[in-house]
Amino acid sequence: MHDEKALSTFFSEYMKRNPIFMDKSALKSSYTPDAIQHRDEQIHQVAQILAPCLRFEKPSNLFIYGKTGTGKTLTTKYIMRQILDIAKQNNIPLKTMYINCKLKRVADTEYRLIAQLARDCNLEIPPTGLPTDEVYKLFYAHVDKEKMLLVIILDEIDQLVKKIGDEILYNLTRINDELKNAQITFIGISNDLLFIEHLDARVKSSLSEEEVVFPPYNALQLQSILRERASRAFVADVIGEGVIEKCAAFSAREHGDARRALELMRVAGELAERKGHVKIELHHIDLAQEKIERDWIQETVLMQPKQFQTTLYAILTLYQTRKDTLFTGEIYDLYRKLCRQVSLAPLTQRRISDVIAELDMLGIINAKVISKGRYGRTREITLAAADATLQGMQSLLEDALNLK
DNA sequence: CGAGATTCATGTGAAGTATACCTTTAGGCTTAA
DNA sequence: AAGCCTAAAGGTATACTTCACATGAATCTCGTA
Repeated sequence: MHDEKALSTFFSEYMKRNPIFMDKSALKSSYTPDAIQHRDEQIHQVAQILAPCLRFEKPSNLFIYGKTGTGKTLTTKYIMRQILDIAKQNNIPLKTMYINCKLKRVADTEYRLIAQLARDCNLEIPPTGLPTDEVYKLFYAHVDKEKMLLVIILDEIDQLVKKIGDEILYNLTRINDELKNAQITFIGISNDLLFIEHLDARVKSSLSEEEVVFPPYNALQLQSILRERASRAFVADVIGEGVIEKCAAFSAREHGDARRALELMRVAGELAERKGHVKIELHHIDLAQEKIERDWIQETVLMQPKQFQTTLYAILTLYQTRKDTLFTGEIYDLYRKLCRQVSLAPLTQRRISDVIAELDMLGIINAKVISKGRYGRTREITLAAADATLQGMQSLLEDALNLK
């Protein structure tokens, strides 16, 4: 039982505590700093490629590569913002659009991608029903109403192409031929460095007129980025000895992902603050690491359709009873049983095979096709996350599916 | 003993189906002249 | 007669199913040393 007094004591205690954060947003991934560190070369290249905008000439299409968290999106948005500013001052009609192609049910098919672009122009596009060309036409018509330059940023485009093939890129580059007034420049952002190699030659030459590569940050660079942001985000002297170094090291190991490093910092700070500690210490980072993993999994899992959740639950349950690699067949059997319990129409094994592949793509499970010789071939499924995380995921799914 | 055939359990591609949603069109009803 | 509403017809995207064939190494078979 909570009485009024206890609550008010809590609040007054809370007020007395020294805050740790000054401006938490500086550590969020949406934050765009005034200056970007260690990307001088890339900024210079990208700026040079996009600069023709300011003379109202269409810049070349651009392709940007780099692992996650190497500043691709940040740099691109940063430069675009500057260019937009200057363009505005000089009355140059320039617009940009940003689309993340990975987002499920937003831009993960050709139709949905164009539809999303068209919606960005305030056009009403239904989720299904229209022919794809029709949406293209609506989009052209809107864009082509006046003379202008349009820069479309397609983030994580490798994911989309992996899923539905490269024809879409061909269609996109063809848009310019249809336009009389406006001109479109595409900026493709890819995490996969080999991506362009697998493309059709025509697409390759037209979409990738220019290329810029973003190398990963090393531990030292991560440290200086962290220090810079931390000085904005935190009150002075709340960061314990070696904390920054540890965050940097953690992320440097994961191919120099700055986004991760910053998130780690932020969550560590939040945890410290919630516990009423005055300083962020090393152990907060370990806790933060776990929390981030848990939160990510929770968010991802809950976003999935019921069928995916059920499949995943089957995998988890099997894994609990037998900590070993699992195979498609046994998962499917259990899945069917679960479907009856949850009163869900079971999908065919063919479909579940694809579902498992998608769960693998999401990074929730690891699945690999192997041949067991005489005993057929199957997917070999393993789970990488810590046991505690798996437990959490399982009970989460029990709730979501209304089991037990 | 070893090369080649066999086998199993499922992967994978293509084509078909169900569903949800779209536009167009034609008919019927209302309304105003 | 013109205008408006509605329902049917015809079309699309997506998620899923059905069908049929592809895989690939452990195991089996059989000829040979």
